[in-house]
Amino acid sequence: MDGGSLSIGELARATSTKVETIRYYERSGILPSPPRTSGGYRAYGPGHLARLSFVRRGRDLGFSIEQIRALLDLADQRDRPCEAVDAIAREHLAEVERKLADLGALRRELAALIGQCRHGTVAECRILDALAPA
Amino acid sequence: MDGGSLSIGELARATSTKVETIRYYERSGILPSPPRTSGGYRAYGPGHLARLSFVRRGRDLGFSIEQIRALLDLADQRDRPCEAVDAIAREHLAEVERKLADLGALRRELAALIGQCRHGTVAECRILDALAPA
DNA sequence: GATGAGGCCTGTAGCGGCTACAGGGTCAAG
DNA sequence: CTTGACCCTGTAGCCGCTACAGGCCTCATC
Repeated sequence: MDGGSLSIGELARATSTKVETIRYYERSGILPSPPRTSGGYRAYGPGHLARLSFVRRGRDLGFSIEQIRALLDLADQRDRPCEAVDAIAREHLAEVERKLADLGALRRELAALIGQCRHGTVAECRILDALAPA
Repeated sequence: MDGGSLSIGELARATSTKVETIRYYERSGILPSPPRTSGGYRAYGPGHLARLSFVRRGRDLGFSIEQIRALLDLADQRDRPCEAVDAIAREHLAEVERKLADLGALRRELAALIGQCRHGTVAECRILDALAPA
């Protein structure tokens, strides 16, 4: 690929993203369609690299595609206050904390279940008992 | 519906499940197809109620449909040892613990991010900085 | 210039676990 | 006999990818 621009495979390697995922991001509108070479290959510039890196970090932090889209939109309005950014991050944190609480409760329940196993036959299995109707 | 048998709506209410979900469970083979009335309505018996309750509790505990299917199969082999049951539960617990660890790390990262917010303009937003490429 | 390997292209379908229709049939109360 | 609540099938959508199939492009090598 010519100077400065990246093929989809190169962009994929540069961002630890699969090629199919990049095309999916393009389809879903979060990564703009790049120009094409004469042969029809996508040719990405540094802007695409930066944007995809942003998306990947956001995904690693658990933000949804929609949230990332909103963050990217906000990032373009450089002299507005950053409260909206803060709000998205806080909402996501709250969601993470809800999931943590749920999973913690789940772990306790599962551990209690497993602790009751007497390693006998299925007929007297307490794990199955706990699942069977009361 | 006649004595002892339940319509799909009644079964749904009895198990806090949506009607569509019950039909989905039947399609996916985890709940057996019930007999039908002359008008073509599903007519569920106590066995179905018990089985669906089991499935629901399993789902509430985070087991996958496949795991629940395996547990149900095991539950039928009453004089085999219950090690396989134990193994499924332990594996699920391990998975839950992995997710807990991941979410905990995520929470720390997000909290750090949010703690850096200086409530200025978008241009100087540290949350966006943290997402933007290095 | 032919060939072959490895990339790239589009389009479509699948994952899990539901959920939500549309467009009909059934049934019991009044 | 009508009304309205229920039920039926079939299909499509959600999220965030992932995995093909069946081709085209490019480049190095002979």
